[in-house]
Amino acid sequence: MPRKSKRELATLATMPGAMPLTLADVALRAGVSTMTASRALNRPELVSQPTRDKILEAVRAMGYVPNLLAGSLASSKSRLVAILLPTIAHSLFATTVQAIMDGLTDAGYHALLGPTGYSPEKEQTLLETILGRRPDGIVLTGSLHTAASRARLANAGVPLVEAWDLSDRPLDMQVGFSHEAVGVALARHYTAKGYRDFAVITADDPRGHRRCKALASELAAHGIARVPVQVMPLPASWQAGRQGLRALLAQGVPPRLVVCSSDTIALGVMAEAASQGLAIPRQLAVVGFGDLSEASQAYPSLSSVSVNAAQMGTQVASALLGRLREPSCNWGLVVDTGFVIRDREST
Amino acid sequence: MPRKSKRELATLATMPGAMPLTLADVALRAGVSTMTASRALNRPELVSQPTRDKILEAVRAMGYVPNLLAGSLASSKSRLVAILLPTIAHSLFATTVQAIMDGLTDAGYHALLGPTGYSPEKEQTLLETILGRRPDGIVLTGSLHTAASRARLANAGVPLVEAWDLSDRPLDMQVGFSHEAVGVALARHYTAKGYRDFAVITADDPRGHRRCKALASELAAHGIARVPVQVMPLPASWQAGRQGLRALLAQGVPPRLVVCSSDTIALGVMAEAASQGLAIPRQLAVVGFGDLSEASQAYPSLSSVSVNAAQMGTQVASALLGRLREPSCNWGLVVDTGFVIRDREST
DNA sequence: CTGTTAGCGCCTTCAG
DNA sequence: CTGAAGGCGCTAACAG
Repeated sequence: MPRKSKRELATLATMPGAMPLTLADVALRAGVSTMTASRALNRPELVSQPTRDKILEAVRAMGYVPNLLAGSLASSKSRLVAILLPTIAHSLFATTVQAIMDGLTDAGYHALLGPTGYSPEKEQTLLETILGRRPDGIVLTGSLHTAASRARLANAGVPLVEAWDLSDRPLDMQVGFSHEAVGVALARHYTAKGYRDFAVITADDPRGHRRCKALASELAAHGIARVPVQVMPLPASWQAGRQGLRALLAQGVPPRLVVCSSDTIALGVMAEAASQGLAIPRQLAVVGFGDLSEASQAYPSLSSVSVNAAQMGTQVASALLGRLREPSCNWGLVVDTGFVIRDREST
Repeated sequence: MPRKSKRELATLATMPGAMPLTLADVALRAGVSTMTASRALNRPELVSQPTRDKILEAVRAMGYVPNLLAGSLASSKSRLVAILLPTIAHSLFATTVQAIMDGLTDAGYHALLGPTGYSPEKEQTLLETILGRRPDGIVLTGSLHTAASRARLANAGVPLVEAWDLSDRPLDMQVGFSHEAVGVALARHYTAKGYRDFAVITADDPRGHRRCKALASELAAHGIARVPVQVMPLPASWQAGRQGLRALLAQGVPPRLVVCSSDTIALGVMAEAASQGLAIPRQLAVVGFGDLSEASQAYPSLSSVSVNAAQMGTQVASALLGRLREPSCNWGLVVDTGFVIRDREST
């Protein structure tokens, strides 16, 4: 005996929602087969005008909502894109995610969000369950994955975009910029301007570390060996900036230029500098990181590396959609979204 | 003839991922029925130790990933929670969403994110397709819904939490605070301190408007009729704050106190005030809104209404999880997360 | 253009 | 504690 004695169809307009309607109910009401009803909804061009009208009318009248779980299972197309990222409570990531979603939503996809919390292990667990939803695409933020994760991803065969980072061994498509290049560019830019006394305040985040390391080694190449680094625990906050600068100043001679791993931290640094009576940028130049071009406008003395997180999101979405539309598309794609040093200090 | 000639099972370890494995493959390898394999994964306590071990071993060896689409369809439990919100590119919402997701992820749920962009129509469209995924729960941000949306929601019978707003006609559960109460409290607090010349700079967002309206009418009750209001287009940005204050000042006599619809706007206002030579808070007091307690620390002169978006998210998650665990739970629940006026001005 | 048939991969139900 | 049968709601593949 079946679960529900083969649920009587044709209950028609009795108690809307009492038991969710199925395509069969709609088809019955419209006097066609379920297949035709299905086509009317998904490939309307294959159905004659009058039939289609009848069906759509029935759908409307009954308030039918297609069950996408069933549809996805049958067609092996989930129209779902998973987005894994460390945290959404960070304006840069949030901006990127927003842009990705805007692109996807317009194309009829939904976004499944997975917060990994900067932990590869968590990422791995999350990845496994999320793969169970059979997403049509995956967006990964950052490229630190466990070996197991990489393997899973590889034989899941799902189109994939790595965002924010440009790494050496891409898994599939990449949209981002090189954090190493940022560090090097900063070193060259400011040494060329005559700065010698650098310091770094960075959140304890892999990308920040990479920029910091590249900066330090490029500075070394310029004969600058001593670069105090202050690592602050996550999350990157105003307070972290204040404390970071305090710690730095306590260490000895004040630096002439502080490179921060985010604009948020930079703003804290500026606040602390102000309360310590350090003139910015005359006595202390501050460099932030992010796309808060507004911050630079509000605080004209703040220099910053600008990366346009929104545009990055747009690119991620279009890369993915390209592949989804045409599976042979975008293989090996690497988009370098670059960065710009917005220099507001006056020497 | 079936789609794929009844895919030969027992292909065992051939080409991992060539064709995704099914429970049947695992069961075969472990020498049990699919049913037992299913139980071993979902209700392990119903399976004997040795059998379970054999099965889990097979799962691991083959790299099997359960198809949650199929599982959800069969069990009518999707373990999916949809979160609809205007935008994620706003630190307050992002913080709330992050907290919601943390709560849900730990309980084994996934988050489906739907950006409505402050548009009820978009919300409605999105809602219909998202309901098609048969989420086990829905979180709505804000309570502006079209009649059609409310109807859909009602007979979808999905547990629902409205966050951020406390409205008169709740659809189901609510977690938030009263924006009207904020407006009234601000009016009382600052009139009591002797302020008379108020002004408002608000983003063009329904919640901001509600606070503003309540503020104005409470001020009127205190005999203050003239309250200049500057409405800025979304998104709420630093720039909006700067422009807002400029516009306000251009209008005539400078206000003594500016109430802003967000901390971001408030920071812009402060920047503009500084560049105009207005001392804060001596000449111009600025009140922000949000949970950027850090901002108040970095800028000691900024007053703000603090709402703790993170805690709100936690409450949303627990309300939802309560209902999901026990369907009779939390009916009619209303959690007022309140707010605090953090007053940093010195009169 | 429309209908029929046979599953998609899993879980509920009921027997052992 | 384990297994067999059937169906969740939809769509691919063919036939008319």
